[in-house]
Amino acid sequence: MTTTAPRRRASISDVARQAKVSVGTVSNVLNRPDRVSPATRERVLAAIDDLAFVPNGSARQLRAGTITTAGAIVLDVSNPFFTDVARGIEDRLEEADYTLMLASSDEKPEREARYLRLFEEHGVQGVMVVPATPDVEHLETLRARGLRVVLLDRPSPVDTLSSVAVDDRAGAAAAARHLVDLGHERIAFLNGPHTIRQCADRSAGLHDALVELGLDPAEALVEITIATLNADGGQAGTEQVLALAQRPTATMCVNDLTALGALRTLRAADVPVPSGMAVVGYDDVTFAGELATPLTSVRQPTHQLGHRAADLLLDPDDVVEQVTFQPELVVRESTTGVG
Amino acid sequence: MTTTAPRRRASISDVARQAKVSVGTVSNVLNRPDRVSPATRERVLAAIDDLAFVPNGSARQLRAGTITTAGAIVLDVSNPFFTDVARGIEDRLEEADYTLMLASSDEKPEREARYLRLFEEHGVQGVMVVPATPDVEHLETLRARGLRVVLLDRPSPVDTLSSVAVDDRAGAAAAARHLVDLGHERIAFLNGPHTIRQCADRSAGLHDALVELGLDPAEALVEITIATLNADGGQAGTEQVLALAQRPTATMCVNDLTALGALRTLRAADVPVPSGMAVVGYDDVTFAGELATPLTSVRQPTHQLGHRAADLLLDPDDVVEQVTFQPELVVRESTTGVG
DNA sequence: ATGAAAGCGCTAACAG
DNA sequence: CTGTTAGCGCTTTCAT
Repeated sequence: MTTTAPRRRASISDVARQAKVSVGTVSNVLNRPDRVSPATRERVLAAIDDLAFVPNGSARQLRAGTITTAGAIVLDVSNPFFTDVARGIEDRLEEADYTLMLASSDEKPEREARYLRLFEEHGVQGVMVVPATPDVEHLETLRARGLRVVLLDRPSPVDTLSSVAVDDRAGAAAAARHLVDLGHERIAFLNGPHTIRQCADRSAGLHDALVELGLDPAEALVEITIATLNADGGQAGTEQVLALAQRPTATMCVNDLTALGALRTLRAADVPVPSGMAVVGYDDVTFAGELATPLTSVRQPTHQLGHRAADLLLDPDDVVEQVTFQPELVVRESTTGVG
Repeated sequence: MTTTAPRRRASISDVARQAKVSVGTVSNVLNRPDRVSPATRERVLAAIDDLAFVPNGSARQLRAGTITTAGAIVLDVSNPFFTDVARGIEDRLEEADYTLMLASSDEKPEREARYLRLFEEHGVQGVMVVPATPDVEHLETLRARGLRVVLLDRPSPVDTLSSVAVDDRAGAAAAARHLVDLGHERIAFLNGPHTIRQCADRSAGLHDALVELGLDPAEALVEITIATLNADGGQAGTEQVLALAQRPTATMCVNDLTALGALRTLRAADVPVPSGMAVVGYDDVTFAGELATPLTSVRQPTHQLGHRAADLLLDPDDVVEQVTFQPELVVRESTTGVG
């Protein structure tokens, strides 16, 4: 018998009865203590303590309508890029004494929808989401119903939705230019499905740069679609690259986790980096510079991204704004070699 | 004028009016569609659609009492160890069609308390928490009020609370034995405050092993307390270690993020690893084996940890159980050198 | 300073 | 099969 039978939670009227006051007074003690005489206040507080009373948030909210909570949905909580963004959000929300509910859609639209619904049902102030689909109609609907919506890591395709993003085309283009400058004429791109906007944009950026430099993307670029945007995906993708008849001399990865898998696979196959295969990542996560072969990567202002998103969410005037940050290529040995 | 004035959310009675039925019927089509004739059901559904009606979760919950949502509070969402655990939780919860609300306490008891309160107020089924304090009385209180509580990464000190943990003493002891085997007689330990249980336990494990091997911890061990358990903390700690009069020959880090900072600092100071300083991490995160100097680290079954925690949370019999997993030392070059 | 009472949106009896 | 109604726990006028 290790469990105490959990008796019903004490309610405000239990407290009122015990303190011999009305429920209104208990409510006042809770919300406007100064409207209550010290003596009764003490009595009520004692009763609250005695009964281990915790106000029922649902009831409170049902009356109040909204709460100081915001929701965020990212594609994958175990991807450092997203968690750094989440930190940025949290830090900004904390300033305003808001709390963050974080969830991950796992890139699945159904999961995204489910969390969205959960958040809405519970009356969050607003929601920041990295959409799992190119389509954002469901988010516009949400917005029309009065929820604050901020698209994360994705420029809004419509002017009714705020967004905070990084210019992915520019980031990928910078990486491509860097590789071509280095003499690479055949580049593999380990990318996710184009239904994920970052993936589509980075692909487009690569194309842009190649064309601009006078190369034919159809020849110079081999895009390989991987199922999961993590180290396992990178490994699988790299195995495919290595099996290619005309092997590329450089591999661009859609993120650093993927690059990690690529690096691992290349090492296992005894392909030297960068002489046998140059590798570029994306995100410049904490460990990128500390790897066996320090990774050239596209740095994104993750923390700022989250911070700004929360800023928009909290904006008193509810302005709608599309913010775009510029990424920055960080060159390291995985493309330039030692020295 | 980009913003549509967000009019009041439609309620069930708005739907009822529009569909010319009673609220009870609307509720029925929502919850027991078969109790309603197809014709009226259609009419109600149309009205729901028309008004973009979303049931108010607070009201529903106020009636129902509880929801299929669980909360988790970890110390830091941007630490891969915790996010891997979170993934394990999510994966298990999803099987049961539950949703996860994730929050991070940032090691601050006030933040932990705030989220706990938020979760409780919103009637979550239960909560999984990596406690920010050694004291768990507040969690017992929660439990007594009927919430499921599972301690994460921390054995329960009381038999009324379930817990899922990894034997930290054993993990740290294994690392220490490895170091002593290698001939190290003076070891620095970059650790967090002992108020965090993992930190206290790992310190104890180190002591245990040293004593067992005939060394005097007072001489062989220099414990340095770092403020933040991440790369920055590791950097600051390592700077202190390097300034020590009698410099240790090995540094044990409380986690891999800290080790990352240590490695970075050693490199900047031109101290070779492991010949000038051996380094051991903890957690064996994804990138540990891929670093410039692959990191010897203590592997924990993170995903399992989360999975099992969620298992206990969902247990139909509400059993109370303390689960302990064993960690495993993964030896790499940061202690043994090349080859 | 305190109490009484209405009502937030919903579900679950209970009638019909 | 559908309507009516009593609360769930709380906040908030409005009286006193």
